[in-house]
Amino acid sequence: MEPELRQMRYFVAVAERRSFTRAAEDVYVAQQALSQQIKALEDTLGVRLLDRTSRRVELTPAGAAYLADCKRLLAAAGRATQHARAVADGEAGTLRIAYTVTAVYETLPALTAHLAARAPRLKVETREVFASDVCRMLREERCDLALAPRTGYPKGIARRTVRREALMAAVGDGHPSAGAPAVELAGLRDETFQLWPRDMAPGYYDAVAGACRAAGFEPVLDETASGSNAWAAIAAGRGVNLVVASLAHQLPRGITLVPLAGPAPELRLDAVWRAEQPHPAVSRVLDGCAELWPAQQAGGAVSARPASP
Amino acid sequence: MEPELRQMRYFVAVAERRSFTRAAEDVYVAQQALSQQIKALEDTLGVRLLDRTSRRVELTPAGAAYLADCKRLLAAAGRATQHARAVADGEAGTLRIAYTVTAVYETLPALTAHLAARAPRLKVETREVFASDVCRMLREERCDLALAPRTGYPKGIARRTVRREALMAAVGDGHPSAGAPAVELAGLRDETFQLWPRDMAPGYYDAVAGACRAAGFEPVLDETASGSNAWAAIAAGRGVNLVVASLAHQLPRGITLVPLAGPAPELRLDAVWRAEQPHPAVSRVLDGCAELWPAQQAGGAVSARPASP
DNA sequence: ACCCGTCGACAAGCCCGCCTTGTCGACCGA
DNA sequence: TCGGTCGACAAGGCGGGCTTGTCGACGGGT
Repeated sequence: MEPELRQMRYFVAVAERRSFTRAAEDVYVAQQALSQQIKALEDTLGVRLLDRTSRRVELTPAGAAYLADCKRLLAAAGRATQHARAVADGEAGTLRIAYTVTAVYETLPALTAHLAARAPRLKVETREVFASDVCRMLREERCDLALAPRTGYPKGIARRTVRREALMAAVGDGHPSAGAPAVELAGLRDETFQLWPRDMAPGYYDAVAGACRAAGFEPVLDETASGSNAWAAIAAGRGVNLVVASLAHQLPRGITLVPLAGPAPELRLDAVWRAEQPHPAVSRVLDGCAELWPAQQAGGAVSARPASP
Repeated sequence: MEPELRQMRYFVAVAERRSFTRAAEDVYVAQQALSQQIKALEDTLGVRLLDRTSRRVELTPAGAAYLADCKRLLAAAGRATQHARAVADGEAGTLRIAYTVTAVYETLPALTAHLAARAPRLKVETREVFASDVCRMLREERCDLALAPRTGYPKGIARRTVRREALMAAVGDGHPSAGAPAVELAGLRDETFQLWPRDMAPGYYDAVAGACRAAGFEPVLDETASGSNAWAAIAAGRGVNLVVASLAHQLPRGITLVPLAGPAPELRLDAVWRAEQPHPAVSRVLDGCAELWPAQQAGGAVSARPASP
């Protein structure tokens, strides 16, 4: 037989009160039960822990050593319980957030700062991904939550819009509209759009292409566009794009942002997670987003909340 | 109810095999018992540890955190058991040795070095005491073992001679016998002996006074003698004393040791310990002494061995 | 599409082991 | 010497853990 925590609890009680009778009151059992269990513990250890000289009881050297270990073990067991509960409540543990580049300029830093303040024991790991990888990352348990432009997901993946950002025109510094206070989107109908292919960033693609169609034209794409390559092309005067306003925080060299005239088209940023077994901290993240960006979330919620356990 | 180590063992088994059925084989119970105990564990924690999707079982984030804690706890419990056994066997733990100054020149260093080699996990704490304090130190659990010149002890204290050392004459460098190859003890009958009062060091006193009486005279004492004060007096030519040969390792300035002519009187060094609840390492110490100083111990053993537990 | 194999949960009963009550022997103080 | 206290021993009851038996669900194979 192996030692059990209950026996350790009994042993600690006896050792600290130096009495079976008094310890029995502490742990709410009869004195005889303590005698039995301590004896059983000593038998499994093969070690005498207490010297019973009728009248008083004293620790043997081995008992003193084991007592210290028992206290540590019991304390550690209690902490483990508390920690498990904290992780289940989303207050502790590790939350792995994947994000697309769109979120990096403002949304992700604001969110991580908010979480660090509200749930300091929650460790947040972040990783930049392509929007096309979000679904797989979640399914394969390689992340717990993603931030990506709004798009559709298969069953088993839930999403909720946490923030809406105005889209602006990104043009080269030498572009005719570069200095203008605003630009008509329709006026860009003849430009080449440095937009990633739809299968790499469907949400972003739909937002931009949708805005163009609403303005009455189908955007002409540069199929070679990708990442910083696209910025270089725009800076060099080869095309334009629509980007989130928060790009201003990390504006690439040679690029100018120009507001769009009229009602600005938006990009909706979604939080995305596993519908089945959501990470416990997901609901905390959603709460945090609701605080950070209130009244931006009414539209587009597919799942109001991850199911409570 | 509180979590028990048995439940943790079950949980670890299930988590590592990712299967109730397979884990059941590992821990030699039926699968249903595992389901029950894991459920009970989850109930006491108030936390779901495993996600059962019929076909496979997966850890929740809280379960993963708790699993790590459980492994640590189980390992620590095993170490605690081993450590308690080691302490009970005298291989580990702390042994507090009190010694009189007589032992410090050779006996104690040899013994601690031997123990450090034979029982490296046993921490030895040493403290110099007066022989008159040995009994009280042991009774009050302020030390576990003492090294002191042979003398009698009340019931409850056991002793065994571990070493015999030749006594030599300690004289001032300017003493007539200082250069001699040997000196007759009877020739020192008119000297003042710088010997501590009997109630401070009975064993040592009896050894020296007994040697003098065997040589045919009663030593004249300097009642003010004590510690380094005695050395200073001898160095200044005011008296002599008989000392153990190993004093040569730390010979005080101005003192010369001269062998005694004829069969040299001895000082017997005893190991002394509580007869009732001896420290488990005491028997190892006695074994060590028997190895270090064989055939010096036949005489004077009051207790052949501390009672085995 | 159907069936079968596998897996975990549910149900009921047994049995071990933990706790209880009752008692004794030992030690200590009065 | 006697009473009080403390821990160990003994016997019995009861609760809980384990077992057997069964079901529903999911997946893969034909």
